Amino acid sequence: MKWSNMYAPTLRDVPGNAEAVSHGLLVQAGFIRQLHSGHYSMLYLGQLVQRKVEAIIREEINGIGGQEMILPTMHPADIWKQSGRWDKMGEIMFTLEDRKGNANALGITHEEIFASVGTELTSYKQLPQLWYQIQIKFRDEARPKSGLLRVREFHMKDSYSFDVDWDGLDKQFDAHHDAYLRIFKRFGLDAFGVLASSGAMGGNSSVEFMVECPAGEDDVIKCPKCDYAANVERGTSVIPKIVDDADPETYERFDTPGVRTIKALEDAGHEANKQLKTLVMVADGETILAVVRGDHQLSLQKLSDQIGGPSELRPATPTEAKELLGAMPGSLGAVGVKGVRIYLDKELQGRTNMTTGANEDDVHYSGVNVERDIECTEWLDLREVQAGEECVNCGGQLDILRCVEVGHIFKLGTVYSEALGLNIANADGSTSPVVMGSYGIGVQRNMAVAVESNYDDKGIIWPMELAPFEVSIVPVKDDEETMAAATSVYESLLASNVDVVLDDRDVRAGVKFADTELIGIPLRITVGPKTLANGEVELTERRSGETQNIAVDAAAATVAEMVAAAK
RNA sequence: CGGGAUGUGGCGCAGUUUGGCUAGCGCACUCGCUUUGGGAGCGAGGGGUCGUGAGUUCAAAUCUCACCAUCCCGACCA
Repeated sequence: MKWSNMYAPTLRDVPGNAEAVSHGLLVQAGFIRQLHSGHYSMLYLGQLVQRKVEAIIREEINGIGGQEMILPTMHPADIWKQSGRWDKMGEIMFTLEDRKGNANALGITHEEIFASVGTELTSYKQLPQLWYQIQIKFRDEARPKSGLLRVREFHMKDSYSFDVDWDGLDKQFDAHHDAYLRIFKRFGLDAFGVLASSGAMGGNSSVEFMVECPAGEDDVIKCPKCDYAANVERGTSVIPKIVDDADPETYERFDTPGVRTIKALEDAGHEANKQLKTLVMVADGETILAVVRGDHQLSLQKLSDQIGGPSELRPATPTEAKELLGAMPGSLGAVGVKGVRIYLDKELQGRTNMTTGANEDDVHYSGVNVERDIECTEWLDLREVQAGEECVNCGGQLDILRCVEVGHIFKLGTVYSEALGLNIANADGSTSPVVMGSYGIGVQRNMAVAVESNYDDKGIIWPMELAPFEVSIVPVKDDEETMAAATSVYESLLASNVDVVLDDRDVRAGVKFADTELIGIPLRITVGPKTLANGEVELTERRSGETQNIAVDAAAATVAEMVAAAK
C-alpha cells in the first residue's frame, strides 16, 4: 500500500467524548468512526486488523476440528419461542415485523439456529461435530459504551459442539479452553479463565476469559497464590467463623425508634455481623425473601442462578415490602414468616443470638436463632466476596480485579437439543438428546482490548500478528536516490509477503513519524540521505523505540525475518 | 429505566450567565511564496440550517416549552 492512496484519517486531537483508551486511540488513529450509539464503521485500517483477528481465530478453531458455516442473522420468532428464550431475553433482542406481519429477531447468539441445523444429525456415528461461524450479532444494549467494548452490533466467532455424551462435551470444552488461551496470547493479551455464571445461556458450567482492564465491566476474584479465579457473580471465599454468645430460650422484641439501617442498629449496640439483613425481592411477580449477614452484600446474580434464573429479579418497592411483611424497609425480618420462599445465606447456618427486624415499624428482635426461628426454604451461597478474604483452595488473600470479558465458553448440555428435538440413535438402539456446548469470542471487542493492553503516549502498539501493517517505510526526503532506495525496499518486502506501507506522502518527516507511531505499526524503516551515504537505512522498533542501521541491500531480508520471528 | 452533562464549519472548542452590528478561535482544507530528518512560517481564501420544532421579543446561538441525539455514573448485560 502506498500511503498517498490510503484513507487513514488520523486526528491531531483525541476525540472529546472518548473515555476508554482504546476508543480514543482507535478513532484518533483512523481505525473506526461512530455512526450512532453502539454502531461503528470499520475504516480501512480497522478492517485490516479485524481480518487478522479473524484469521487467528479461524486457524485455532480449525485446528481443533471446527467447520466454518454462515448462518442467518435474522431469525423467525418461533425458533426463539421453542427454546423459551423469546420472553427470557426481553428487550436485549432487536425485533421487527416483516410485511406479512410475522415477528422476526436479529440474532443475539445462535444456539437455536445451530441446533436447528443439527436436527439432521441422527446417529452417534456422526458425532462429535464442531461447527462455527464468524457472524454479526445484534444486541439492544441498555447502554452502549467505551467505543468497541460495548456495542449493539458486532462480529463474534461462535462455535457449537455436538456430542453423544458429557465426556465428549468435556473434551470439546477443554479443547476450546486451550485454543482460546492460544488465541488470546496471539492477540497480545494476558487472559485467564474464570468460573462464571451461565446467566441466560442456560447450561450448568461456564468459563469466562478475562483480561485486566480499567475500562472493563466485570469484577473478578483472583487468588495471587494459586490458580483460583472466579467472577464475583459466582466465586466464593472463606471468612472467619463467628462464635455467638449463648442463646436465650426465645427471641425478644425491643423498640428501635427511628432505626432504619444496619449502621444505625450497629450504633445502638448490635454489631453488623450479628444482624440479619432481610431483602425482599420480586422474582417474575412472586415476592421472596433473601437473608444475608448484616455486613454482607447480596449478589443478585448468585440468587438468580440458584432459584432457576427468573427473567425478572428485582428488589421489591417499599410498598410491596410493606404489603408482604407489614413494615417498611428498616424493620423487616424473616422470623415467623410463612408461605413465602425464604433463602438464607450459608454463612448464617448455626448462627444464634442475632438481631433482625420484627416486621413492625420501629421494632426489632434480638436473640434470634436462625435455624430455630426462621422457616428456611433453602440454604444458598448468596453473598458477594470482598477483597482480602481467604481463598477456598489455598487460604491466600483474594484480590478483586476489574476485567473485560474477552471470551466465554459454556457447557450447555441438552437444554437446546431437547427444546428443538435434536436426538440421535445410540449404539444400543436407544435415543438420546445431543449434548451441546457453545463458545464465543467477540472479534472487535478483542481488537479494542488489544489496544487497551498495548499503547503508550504516542499511540497504539500492535502485536505483530494484529498490526494493520507490519512495516512502514518512511522516506524523509523526496530526492531521487532516497525514493529509489525506499521503493526498492518496499517492493522486496511486498515480494516477501510482508504487510508493508510506503509513506510517499508529500508531508514533513515529523508527520510521517507521528502517524506511523499513532497507528502502531511495529517496525519503521527510515530512508534518507544521512544514512544512505553509507549505504544504510534505519530500522526502528515501535515498542522499544530502539533504532539500528542496516545495509539497504539487506534491509528487506532482515525485516522479513524479524516479522516472521515476531509471529 | 433513574441521575448528571453536552449539542455552534470536517475535528477540538469559545461565545449563552446579562438577548443587540457581517458568529469567533485552533487544527484540518484550497492557492501562492519560503521552508524541508520529529506534527513548518508568512500571506490570501473556501466552508456554519448555532441538534429539531414551537414560543417570547423590534431583535434569539443566547430566554421559555417540547422533542431528538450523544457521552458519563448507576440499574441492566451470552
